[in-house]
Amino acid sequence: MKTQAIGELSRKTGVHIETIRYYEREGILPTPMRSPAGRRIYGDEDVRRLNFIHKCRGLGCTLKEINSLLSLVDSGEFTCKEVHELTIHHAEQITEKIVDLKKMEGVLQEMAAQCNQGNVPQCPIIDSLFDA
Amino acid sequence: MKTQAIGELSRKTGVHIETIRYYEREGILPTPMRSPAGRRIYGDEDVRRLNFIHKCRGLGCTLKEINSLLSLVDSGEFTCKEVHELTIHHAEQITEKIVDLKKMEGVLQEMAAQCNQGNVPQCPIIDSLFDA
DNA sequence: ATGTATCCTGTAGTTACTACAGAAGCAAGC
DNA sequence: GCTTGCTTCTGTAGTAACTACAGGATACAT
Repeated sequence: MKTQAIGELSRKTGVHIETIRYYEREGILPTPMRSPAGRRIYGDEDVRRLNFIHKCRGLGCTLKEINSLLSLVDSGEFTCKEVHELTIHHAEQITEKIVDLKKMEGVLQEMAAQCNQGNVPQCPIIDSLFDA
Repeated sequence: MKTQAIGELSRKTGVHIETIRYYEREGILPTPMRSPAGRRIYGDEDVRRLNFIHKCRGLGCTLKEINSLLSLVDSGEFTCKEVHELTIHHAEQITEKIVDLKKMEGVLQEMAAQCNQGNVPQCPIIDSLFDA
């Protein structure tokens, strides 16, 4: 069970085959070895790396951010402190996004509350959206 | 001050010129009249409509959603109740997004808390991301 | 007449994928 | 040995909502 084709890598990590090939094109996954017939062959290290990428994506990191992080890790020239800073920075960005979304939520709920839900085409929601 | 060129419409609404032309291509803004030299001419109704679009975008609506809403309004065949339902539905989607982001925030903060911030390349954040 | 601000069309780039089309390989059953 | 069906291959185009040019025409002030 040392090597595997792209399908098994996909099943193990939950990342679509086409996404794996896309990551390869983008240079986030290394170009794998090929079988005599030209099929991609992956090892356990690829599983680990792809899991890492998948988790980071799930945490809202962009591929660019993941690439920086992986370059750092690949070079071995990173400190726990640096990673901590990156993590905190990312967490702050997410917090900002939450604040924005909560504002939207509030506005929408307020608009909905002012609506009489009548059966006529007169709606304070529409009116408020058209006003400058 | 009845009509205006695209630049003034842009200034009044805060929507980029190129975005206005994009909205036209997408059929969200009607194709405007043209001056003899072929320049777009807009009226007050366009200002109102673009403001509407801009506000909806600011509330996180997709162009598709906005288009549906505008078609409804254009046809005059909408009721306050329908708009209320759309609004509530959209608000719920935003609430879901907030929940997801809060989860992410929590995970990131937890990871950061476990970090000793040392100057060596041994970091629980990186480790936890590589684990399956 | 000249400068500069505005406008035009058309195309390509962005992000992170997803969805084919058309060809080839691989494994199993008959 | 052949067929069937699954997997994989490359390459291209589509998605959302813009943004950023290139290269040319027009409008207006001096």
